[in-house]
Amino acid sequence: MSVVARLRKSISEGVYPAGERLAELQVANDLGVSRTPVRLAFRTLEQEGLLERAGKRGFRVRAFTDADVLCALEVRGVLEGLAARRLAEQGLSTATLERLNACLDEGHAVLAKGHLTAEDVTRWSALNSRFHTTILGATGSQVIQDAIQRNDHLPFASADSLIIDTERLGREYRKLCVAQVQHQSIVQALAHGEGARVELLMREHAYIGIRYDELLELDPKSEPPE
Amino acid sequence: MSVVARLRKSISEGVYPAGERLAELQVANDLGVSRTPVRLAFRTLEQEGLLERAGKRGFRVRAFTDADVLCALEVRGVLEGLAARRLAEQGLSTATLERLNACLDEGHAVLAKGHLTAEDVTRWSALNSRFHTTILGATGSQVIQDAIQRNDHLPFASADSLIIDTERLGREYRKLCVAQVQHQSIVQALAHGEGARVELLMREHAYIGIRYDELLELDPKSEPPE
DNA sequence: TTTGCCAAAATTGGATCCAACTAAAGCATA
DNA sequence: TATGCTTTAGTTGGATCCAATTTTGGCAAA
Repeated sequence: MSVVARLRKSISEGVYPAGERLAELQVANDLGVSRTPVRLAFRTLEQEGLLERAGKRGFRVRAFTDADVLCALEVRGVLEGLAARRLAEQGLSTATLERLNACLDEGHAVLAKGHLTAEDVTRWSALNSRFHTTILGATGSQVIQDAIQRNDHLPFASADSLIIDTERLGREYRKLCVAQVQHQSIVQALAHGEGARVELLMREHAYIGIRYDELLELDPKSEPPE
Repeated sequence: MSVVARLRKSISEGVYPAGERLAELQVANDLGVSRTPVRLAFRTLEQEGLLERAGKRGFRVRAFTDADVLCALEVRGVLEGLAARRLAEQGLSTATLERLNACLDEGHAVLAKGHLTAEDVTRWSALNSRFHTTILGATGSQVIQDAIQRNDHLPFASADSLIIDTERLGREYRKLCVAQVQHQSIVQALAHGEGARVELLMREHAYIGIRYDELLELDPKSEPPE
């Protein structure tokens, strides 16, 4: 695992708390390497937005507010919406359509039995990732993908960061049902070349990560943690 | 001037042609520094999208197609559109509105005499930059600004990269007149809290950089290079 | 007791050094 | 002559070294 990846992990796990200034030597010792790879990694992480310059010298861990997280989600929404619209306008290959339909089928299979298991969450995460990757990959230009990937390093901005609360699998099940319908609508719009529609659907779909929780809670008291 | 900035310049000027593999030592000698700052700069430039990894070792200058350039422009459009919509929805301060109106006034002054000079181009570039910076700055969250700034390093994606063709100041004058009206519409929409409208206006405004040229050419033969 | 200045320690940026890996060139053999 | 192997030159990744700057801590004076 590269120094950059390990540092990303440490930051997201709170080993280095938000706002903390990172000393090159300290981090180098923590990771068991010399300063050189750490210095290189700091530059990468700075561009990714996880670190920020601390005055004239050094870096600190970037702190994210709730507003920032929502913003990162909206950025993903508009970028993925742009990608989907372009794909709809340029037309998609049958191979792409088949891959997307395969994702829909598997999603249907995951949700068919009416409730969620831990294994289902893993399967969904994989198919969801495949779904989004397929659309982004089919748009051709690398530029949009790059912009999204850079944004994905921010917390909760990635399309993968969906399920967290395993205490409330009931609510999460309903959430995935909504996500499944959204995926279906997106494929329908893509297949018919409906650029404007697919863009709006994709933008709304981005909100599934954090803004649907409060909508899908049947009743706080009727569903005790399982 | 930092190593990163000098390298950016060299790449955009074609000193290192697209697709060329960059040797650390070679670049270090060219810039008169040691390998260390060059290696650090390579990581930054990679994240900015100007360099890409060449296999397992080293980097090469990224090549951009016309489609990539258009894509980068659209990315700017949707991101700046998002920023403007958020600003409209959250409401803008009187100070912000005043700054924007000052930009409009200066734009009006620049275009009042009915034609362009070299000095006018500089003035427009400055006020245009101020206009866009003001809107982005007023939205609050740094996340969108970061996404835009990263995208701006790609060729022609920046809001500043407007005027190039000093051979055709007539056409460029008409282009700036359109840009001025777009700026005015954007401020109007912002002032009235019209989020959806300002987003669409901003997205269209992004195209002014390259897609309006063919629209504003009165007649290729009627306007010889001045 | 508080404030300001000076010195010392820590830390970063840049340069050099070493080892590992890649690629190219040359030689030998079929 | 062509192909394949070996050796060698080059380049990158990582470690260490040096200088410069910043920050911290202590001491003195008001």
